[in-house]
Amino acid sequence: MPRSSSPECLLQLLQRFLKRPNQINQIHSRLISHGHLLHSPNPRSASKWMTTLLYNTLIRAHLGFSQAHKPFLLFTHMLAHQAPPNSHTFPPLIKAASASSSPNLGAPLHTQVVKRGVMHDPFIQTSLVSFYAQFGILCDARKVFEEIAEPCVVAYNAMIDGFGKNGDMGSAVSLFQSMPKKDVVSWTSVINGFGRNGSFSEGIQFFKMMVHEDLMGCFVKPNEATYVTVLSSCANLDGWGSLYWGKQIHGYVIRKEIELTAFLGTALIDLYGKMGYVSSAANVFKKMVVTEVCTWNAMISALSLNGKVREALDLFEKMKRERLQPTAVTFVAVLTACGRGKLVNFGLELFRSMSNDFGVEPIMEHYGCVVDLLGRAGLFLEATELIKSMPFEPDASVLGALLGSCNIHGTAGLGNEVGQKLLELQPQHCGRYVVLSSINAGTERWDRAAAVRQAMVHAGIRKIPAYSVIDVN
DNA sequence: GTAGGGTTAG
Repeated sequence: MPRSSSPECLLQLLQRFLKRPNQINQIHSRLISHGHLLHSPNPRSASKWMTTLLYNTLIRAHLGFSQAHKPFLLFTHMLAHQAPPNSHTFPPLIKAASASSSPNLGAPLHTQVVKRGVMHDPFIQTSLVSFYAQFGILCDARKVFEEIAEPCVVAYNAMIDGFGKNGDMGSAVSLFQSMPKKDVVSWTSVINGFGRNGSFSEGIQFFKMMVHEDLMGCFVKPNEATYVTVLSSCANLDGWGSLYWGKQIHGYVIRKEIELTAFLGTALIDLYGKMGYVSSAANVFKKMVVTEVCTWNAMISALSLNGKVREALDLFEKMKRERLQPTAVTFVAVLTACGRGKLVNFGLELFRSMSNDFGVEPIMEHYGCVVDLLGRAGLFLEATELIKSMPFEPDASVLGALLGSCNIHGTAGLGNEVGQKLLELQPQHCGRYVVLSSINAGTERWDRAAAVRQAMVHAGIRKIPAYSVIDVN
């Protein structure tokens, strides 16, 4: 089949199968075996610009595959075979560098960009802005952005997101306001930035403004990302507003007949689960056509957070039957359920199996769940042993789980020891003082209880009043 | 000559 081996034909195939590793690898080997990726004077082989085009497409095709180094490897092959990189070569490379764990690849790439004279390409500039912002190098992100003569909306959006990622919402908002034309990503990036920085109600305000622009004739329609972002702000908002706004937005989604995608459904399940409305969460879950692991994670969490232990574990079993691969989040949810249900042995067994059978290495949160599980059951020796055996230093969440158990069981000795450590770690956390004081009061050590309350006042902390929710119908 | 950049889930 000589026709299907021509560079033009293989290029078309590459473009068609961009997101499919197996096909890409097959086409890649075919390109290699036909010598299309080598620079050669043979007129029958690919011309120089065709070779560059093939490499560019291959690099892009390898973005997001499991072998994250592949784009860079291809780039070095490209250089070695005298296929000159052009402005199209760099955006995917910079994106791959953004997805890597360190900013180290930024400097050589930026240098290549300058050397090849393509620094003024708008696509490259935007990629560099988001690269620098991704790694917290906000000054360089800004510098690149400011050198753009007339930034288009995408460049603005990258910079807004960059400000949001680095906690500078002031700059994000003023840049947003200065934009000549805003699109849905501009709005979503601001809302997302507020959410990322814990300013949930500001994010919701922005969403309200967005849908209100309707009246002013410059309406920008929210998309899936917008809804997911604002719903997650609702889910994280404290107090009554949370459910109110969440329901408003859910109502809006229903009225506008917006498709219940995996992302959107998951955000709704998460919202209702956190609000204590398990049945609403379950309704959303039932209505969904497309689900992802995250959807199941959110539903299992919703059940376990609301004490539906049996249902949570059943759903976990169902998830495995559907051949979905549990993630770290899944195990947090399932271990939490075990804690609620006092299923000590089952929980420990699960904890052991997560790395053995599912290849999920326990992180801090999993240890927190198991410490909670052991502590609630009064197994303090086992809990402290587990903490000692951890491959990293326990953080406040793990110690907090132990402290909570000491409170339940009136274990004052250990409680005071753990509590002291915690107050050093989180001197501003009112709950820690309250629990520690309660442990001492419970064992009638009033002097200590008073001393802890005193220390709390001294640290300038006031207890935030608690509230509870009752689901009527 | 052709392709490419920004937002979303516990």
